[in-house]
Amino acid sequence: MEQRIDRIKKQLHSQSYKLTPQREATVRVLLEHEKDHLSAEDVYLLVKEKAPEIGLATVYRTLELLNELEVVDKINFGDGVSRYDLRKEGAEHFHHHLVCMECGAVDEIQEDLLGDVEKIVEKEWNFKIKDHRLTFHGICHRCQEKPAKKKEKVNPTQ
Amino acid sequence: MEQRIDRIKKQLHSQSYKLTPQREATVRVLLEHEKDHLSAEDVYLLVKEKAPEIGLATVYRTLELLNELEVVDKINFGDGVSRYDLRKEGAEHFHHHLVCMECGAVDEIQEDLLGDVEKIVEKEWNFKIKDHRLTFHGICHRCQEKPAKKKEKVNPTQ
DNA sequence: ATGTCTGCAAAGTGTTTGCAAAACA
DNA sequence: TGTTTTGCAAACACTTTGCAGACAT
Repeated sequence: MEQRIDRIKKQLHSQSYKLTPQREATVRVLLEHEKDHLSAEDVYLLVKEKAPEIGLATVYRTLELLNELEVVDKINFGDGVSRYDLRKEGAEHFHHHLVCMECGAVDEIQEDLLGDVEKIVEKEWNFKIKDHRLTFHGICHRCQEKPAKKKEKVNPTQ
Repeated sequence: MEQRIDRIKKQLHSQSYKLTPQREATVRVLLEHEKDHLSAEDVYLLVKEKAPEIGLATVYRTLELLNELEVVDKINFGDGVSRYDLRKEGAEHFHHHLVCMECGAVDEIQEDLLGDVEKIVEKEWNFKIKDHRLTFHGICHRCQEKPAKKKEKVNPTQ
């Protein structure tokens, strides 16, 4: 935890940004919720618990900054909100997501399953791949077990 | 063209919706711009050329309806706008996209490259896949040929 | 007549920006 | 001191909604 903060601090400094208390609080929230896919508002509310004086705009600006530094990835599951996902250190490929259409849960797949596909795309389409986004929409293992109850359909809207 | 309109008409009727002139004009615009990835506003402006009295809200409502009927797919490349992509008839899998970070062009891959990957995900993660979204961000073949000139970086922001 | 659909304007939502004050180097 | 960062409020961009009138069956 502290080491990761430290590394992010250095990364900021290397571009002459500062790790202000507000930014640190934001980063901490992200670290403590690595598994969730928080929206800016979510982050704001969580940061506010520790540092009530922070403003929403600051959170947005911090998240934007972290996105530029590639500390976080900004993702969008099509529900109209941007979510922010901490990059695994050293991960050169963005991980994949499983979005449950029943309960809305978002699980992550850390393994890179696209190696072969990317080779094909680079060769056949002559496209130099820098990054990818892969999301599956379907029913998660938890909901498959549950006896199907009345469900509000969640559209794979994105 | 006329056949496709006709089929969409039947699909609407089967759910007791009507293919009103406004809806038809909207569908025609989509058919005429199948390769583009139009935003609601884009569609609105194009429809307006033929049917100037149409309202933006109607276009939104029509696109929403077409999305529910799975005539179009609503997609989001992370630039804050929803785009609408006509489904290929009979295509059960959503096609993939190549987004160029240099010129912003969006190309499509119709082939389904994810068959094997989906098998793995269904088995290993016990996730019942209904749909997927796969987008590659990188440099398109056109920009690779161009002598690299001053480029505005387009973030894989989504 | 009954219900669907439309256009307009207003409201909503998530995000960004302008600015003066505060913090920092 | 000069630069960066912050909080607030206002501005923004895209999308949705309420409603009265138009249309269709």
